[in-house]
Parts: sequence; structure tokens; C-alpha cells
Amino acid sequence: MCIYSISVGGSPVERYQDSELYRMRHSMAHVMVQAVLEQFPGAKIAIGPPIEDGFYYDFDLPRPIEEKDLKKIEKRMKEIIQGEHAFVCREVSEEEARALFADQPYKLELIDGLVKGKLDEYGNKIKDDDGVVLTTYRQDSFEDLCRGPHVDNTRQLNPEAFSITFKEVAGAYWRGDENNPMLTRIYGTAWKSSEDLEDYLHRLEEAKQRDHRKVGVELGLFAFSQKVGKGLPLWKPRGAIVRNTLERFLQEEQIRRGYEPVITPHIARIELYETSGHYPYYSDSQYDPIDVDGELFMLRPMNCPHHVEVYKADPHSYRDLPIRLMEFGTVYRYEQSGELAGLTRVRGFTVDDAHIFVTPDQLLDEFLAVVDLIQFVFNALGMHDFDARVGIRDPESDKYIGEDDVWQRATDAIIQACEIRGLNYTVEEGEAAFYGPKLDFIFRDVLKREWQLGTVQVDYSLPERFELEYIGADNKAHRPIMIHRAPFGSLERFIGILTEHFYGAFPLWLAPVQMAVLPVSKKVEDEANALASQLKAAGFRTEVFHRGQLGKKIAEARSQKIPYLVVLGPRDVEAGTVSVRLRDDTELDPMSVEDFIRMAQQVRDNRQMDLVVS
RNA sequence: GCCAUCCUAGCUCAAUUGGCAGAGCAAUCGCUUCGUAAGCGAUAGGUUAUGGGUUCAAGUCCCAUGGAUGGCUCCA
Repeated sequence: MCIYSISVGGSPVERYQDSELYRMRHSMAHVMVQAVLEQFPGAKIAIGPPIEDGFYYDFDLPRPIEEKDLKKIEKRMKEIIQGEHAFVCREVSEEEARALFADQPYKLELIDGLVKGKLDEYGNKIKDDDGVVLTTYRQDSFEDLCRGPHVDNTRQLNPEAFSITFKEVAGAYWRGDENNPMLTRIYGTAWKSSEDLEDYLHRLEEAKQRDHRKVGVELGLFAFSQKVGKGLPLWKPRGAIVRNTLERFLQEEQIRRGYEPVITPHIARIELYETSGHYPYYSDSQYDPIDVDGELFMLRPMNCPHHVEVYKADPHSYRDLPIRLMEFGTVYRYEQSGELAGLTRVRGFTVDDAHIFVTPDQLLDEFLAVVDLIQFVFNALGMHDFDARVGIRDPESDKYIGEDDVWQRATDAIIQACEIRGLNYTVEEGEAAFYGPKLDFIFRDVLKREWQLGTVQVDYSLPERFELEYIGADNKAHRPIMIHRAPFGSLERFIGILTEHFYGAFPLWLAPVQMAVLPVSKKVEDEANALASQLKAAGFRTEVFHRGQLGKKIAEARSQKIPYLVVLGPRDVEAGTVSVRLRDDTELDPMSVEDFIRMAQQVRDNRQMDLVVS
């Protein structure tokens, strides 16, 4: 068991778990524990695995850890690494292990879990459970219960390519359970070379610069107010333009594809949610009911029950199906205060929602049509890097409604659709909605961070609970199937992600201000105003910059990421041209206003990313 | 919600062991009319997040509340 075996028959790409970096980071975590225990002799230690970009270790410390402790620990880690200590593995019996970790309660609990419950260090059932062997790894003075793998010797670690002060320490529940005590988690990042470390730290800095909370405020897209409440964003005029433009784009595309807009209220009587199952299955995310003259109303956490009631307002023939009801529906969900984050995690948000009612025959085709729509939308926004994830039930949990065979049918349909469209997908347990399995689209932005965006769900349960019907060709009542879907997910989160993806430099069609007219001097103010009117008349959101000299106007327009900077001076007025500079500092040759407008219209109407016609 | 850190002018930040709250940008008002990354000057802007406490004296120390940030848990 002490020999780490490379998995056989795996993919040709080396798995992270098999890589040298993984072993280095794992070993680095052990070195950190040794240094922490020297600094805090009474500390209790929990677990500490390698993670993406680094590692962590959880501790129960006798006092809060401070920045200067971390610096000392980091220094000591370098010494330990330079001590060239071997990592020595040995198998231990249960008794030996208990004696070894007699004063480490978390380790004893791990041993209990491994030996009795066949549980791994995270408290999950060990799948391949034929005989659990306990092993330890020791370097220098520190020995840890660990299954490895590690490097052979600390000389394989680079003392100049790691950091434990790059991130704040964090609280983390023992075994990830919020009922357990909170431990102190120290994060580290470790690389093979100091250049790699620098690159990584640079990437973090880049992400910070792009953060939509910073960029969104600079561009005047949105604001939060303590008086309105946390997690409740206010869209400022420029942000509202971006959002309205996206909504219009999607609505027009959906109408083209047979969707029908509906509009429904943000609250409803509690009976609606009792029927739908949101109450009680979704009550953790819902706000307390509102008493209106003795009747209980709820702020809606989802739009589906309302759309179901729209469907129910009329009798339906199989000839009418599929019926596709769409709404940019605002919903309110309770989120714990610590979970709120900018626009990506809020308490009130708008879903680009639609509910499609189909016959069983239509399910697959309609599902495929939804997948096509989502791909179309992502493509239009220049978002090409995404994978699909099929979310199915966690078989251990009881938070789902509906019968087993119904879940199976829905899951089969989703997987079949993925196969037909050749999507690169994974299947994950526990990722389903409470009423049915779903297909999520996971997008990677320019910094390779993953975001869950669009989602499609197949639902047999709500039609059942609401007793939905259509009349079939046999003149008998049948039950339709519902598809829930949202390409953007939530407009708030989506625009947050788009802002970071584009670094605020939205494509022309989305840019809040599309053109800045920059008069060279006051002598051409009148001409500049006239030019702006002309550009506005051509349908472009245009502003004239009056303040300061030309250089200042350019600096300001650049910082606002305005796509076209239209410079106008006496020479242009005389020649009847404009001098266009792009926000990436490209200067175009002087051209007539008409040519410029024609080009910009083409760029806008094709929703091009490039600002010139290619 | 939990752990940790933080909150000074609209924004970015100063303020010595606890000793008169300041600067740049933005804003307002002048001057300047200038051809591709920030022209010059003046004015105004603050119960230092809020409420208590310690002290002769609190932006600074202590407590509570609110909010933000990094994580955990949860999630569109």
C-alpha cells in the first residue's frame, strides 16, 4: 500500500492525482503541519489534501493565528525543506495508529472511520473497501496518518516556489459539516519553479482587476444600498442597458423559436407552493410567508408554479403542444449572509425562464431544440469554452419528489440528447433539482474559471402534482411533460460573469455607451454635437466629451471601455471625415461619417466581437 | 449562519507611542481652445459605518450592531 500505483487504463492525459505537482503539494502540506505544530505545540490536526493550485491543512489551534505567525511558519517551512528529509512510509496496525495519535482526536476519529465505518477522510463511503490498510508518512520529526502519495525527499520541493501568506486563513467545518466544530484552514500554493509561482500570483491579481464588483462600479453598471438591503442589486442606467439588450436579444430569438412571453406576479398564495412541492421541499431557500388579511402569501423562489397556472387557465389539445411560456421572472431566495457575493450570489434575481409543455413523443426533439438554443446564445456572446453536466439524484437523499421510474425516464432522455448532440458531458450525483434531473452548462471564462450557467430540466412531477392535462388524438386526457430551462441562468450572475469575461469591454451591441465623440477643441463643439446627433439617429448610444484637452478625453473614454472614440477636429470638419480610434488603441484611417456608420451598424447587427468589419 | 480580516470625503489612500482629520482623482466655479493616455488655479466636500464604553484627550484601545472581503456550508 505504500507504493503508489499509477492507475491502469486511464485516459492518456495524466490525471492530476498522478502528477508530480500533486505529490509535491501533498508533501508541502505535511511540511506545513510540522512547522505549525512547532509554532503551536497544542494544536490538533485534521486533514490536508492537495487542491487545485496548492494545498491546505485544517487545524484546531489554541489561539487565533495571525499574519506574523504565518510568516514565521513559512520561514520554518523553507528550513525544513532545505533539511533534505526523506518521506518515510510505513504500514501501521490499528493499535499502533491509535497509540501514535493518542492526543490527536481528529486522527482518532479518522481511524475509527477507516476501520469501522469504511469511511474516507471526508466521511464518504470507501467504494473499494476490501481491506483498509493504515499507513503513515514521516518526514523529519513529523509523522502523519496519510495514504500518500508523497515525494521521496523534501529536496524535491522548491523552497522558493510556495506561499502560505498569499491568502487569508479560513474557517472550515470538520468534515465539511456545518454541525461540526469549525477548524482553521491554512491554504498554501506550491509550484515547481518560482516563475510558476509568480505566474499564479499574477493570475490572481488579474482576476482581482477583472472582478465585476470593481469593474461594474467603475463602469457604473450597478450599485448596492444598505437601505435597500444586502444581496439586492440596483441596476444603474448603464447596467440596465446591458441587461435590457440581453433580454431583448434572447426574447426575440425565443419568439423566433416558438416561445410566447407571459407575465406573472412575484408573490402567490402558499397553497400554490404546497401543491408544487416548493413548500416544504424548498423552504430552506424561501422567505417566511407574508400575512395578508389572514391569508399567507410567499415571495416566489421559482417561476414554474405560476407558469403552470398559466397553462391550466385553458384546456389544451395535443395539436397545441409544445407550449413554450417564457418570462424574465424575478425570484427571491434566502441565502445565508456569508454566501452573498456581488452579482453572482444575490437574494433577488431574474431568471431567463421558460417552461415548455410537451407530449412524451415530443420530449426528445424539444430537449434538443433547447440545447441548440443555448448553444446559439453562448456562441453569439463569444463564449465557446463550455462542458455539460448531467445532474442526477443523490440516491441517499430524501429531498426529491417523484417516483423512481419517472426519474429514470427523465435521466435517460437527457443523456440521449447529450449523445445525439455529441456534448462533452459528465454525470454527477446529487446535482439534480428537487423535481427532476437536469443538464447544466459549465462555462470557462478567459481566466479558465468555471461557472455554471444555462440549465435544462426534465420534469414529470409538477404536471402530476398540478394534474396537468391535454386532450390527445384519442380524445382522452393525457399528462404533458415539462421542460424547465434558462440559458443565462440568472441575468445578475450572467452579467457579472460577462463583465469579467470581457473585462468590461462589451461587444458593440452590448456596450452601454457605444461611441464617444471627442472634439479637439471648443471651436468644433457645434460640429461635435451635430455629429453625435447623427450617430444617435443611426441608433448608437453616443456621448460627447467636453471636459479637458483631447488627451484627457481619450483617457476617460478608454477607461470607460467605449468601443469607438470618434475624434473630430477642424481638419475633419473641412475634409468631411471622422478619425476613429478603437478602445484597443487602433487608429483607423479617416473616413466619411456615412462609411463609419455603415461599418458600425454591420458590426453591431452581426454582434461581432471585432470592431472593424473583417 | 460559522471562522478570519476590514470599514477615514463620491473613488483611491495618508494621519508618529492615543494629542488640531489630510492628499490625489472626481464634483463646482474660473482661466486655457489645445489633434490622440489625464493643461492651470480656486472653492466645496467629514458626527472617521452606527451605538455604547475606557481616557484629560479616541480615526487609533474595548464591547455591541450593520456592511464588505477571503473561506466553510449552500447555490442561479
